[in-house]
Amino acid sequence: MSSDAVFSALADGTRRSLFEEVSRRGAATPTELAAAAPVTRQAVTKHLQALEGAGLVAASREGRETRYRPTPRPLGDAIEWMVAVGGEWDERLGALERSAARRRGR
Amino acid sequence: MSSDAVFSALADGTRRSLFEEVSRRGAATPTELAAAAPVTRQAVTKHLQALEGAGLVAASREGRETRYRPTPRPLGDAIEWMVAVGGEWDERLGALERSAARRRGR
DNA sequence: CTTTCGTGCAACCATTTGGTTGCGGGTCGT
DNA sequence: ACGACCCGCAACCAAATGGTTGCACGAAAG
Repeated sequence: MSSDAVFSALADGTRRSLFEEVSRRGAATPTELAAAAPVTRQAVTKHLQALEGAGLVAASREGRETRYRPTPRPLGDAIEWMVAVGGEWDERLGALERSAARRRGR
Repeated sequence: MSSDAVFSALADGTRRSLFEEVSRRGAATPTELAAAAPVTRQAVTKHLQALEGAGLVAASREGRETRYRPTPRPLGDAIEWMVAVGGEWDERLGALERSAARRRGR
């Protein structure tokens, strides 16, 4: 199970911002991202490699630049884990949950 | 938004196991959990405090023991963030969010 | 061919983190 | 009252982490 890599990758704020930015643009290079980030290009590269290790982005070399694209499947796995754990909780406290979670609208 | 604390809390494998165990039991004390964990009671306590800081569990002192119960509401927030980032280009995440929301609401 | 641009790699540094041991204090049973 | 139990705090340690600078290499532009 690589949910460890996914949650670890998402644990850092800078890395989440980077992931958001890649997702927003659809694809981006380290240098592009570094221009809009408060850290150096090398730091951005490290973060992208961490995200790649978690399977959240994929790199493809195009000429002299490296293009990163989002590959969000691990997000689904992480969500499934959360729902599974929340499910355990529901089994124990289902009745209590109905009264407590009412504040969450919709 | 303290999604930073939530993802950080979930980044550690031991901590995830602890959170799973608390959710499974409905409530547990540090000593109970330490008996089934590969680390000392003090380490378990630290992890529980991290989970508490992320709002994933709540502590209540009962006599000479401290009882921790799961409060997984932050999981919903984390799921919402993931869907917001990845939902645009992956419709499968949208489906997961709908099923997760059904579990929470209503 | 020479220059410039985008990368990756390596060394290095400060801080955080997960873990331990030791100790003192409140709470329960006898 | 006394001993056993559960707990939190503090000090300490090794390893991981996020960040930097410097450099060398391949690709594109002049």
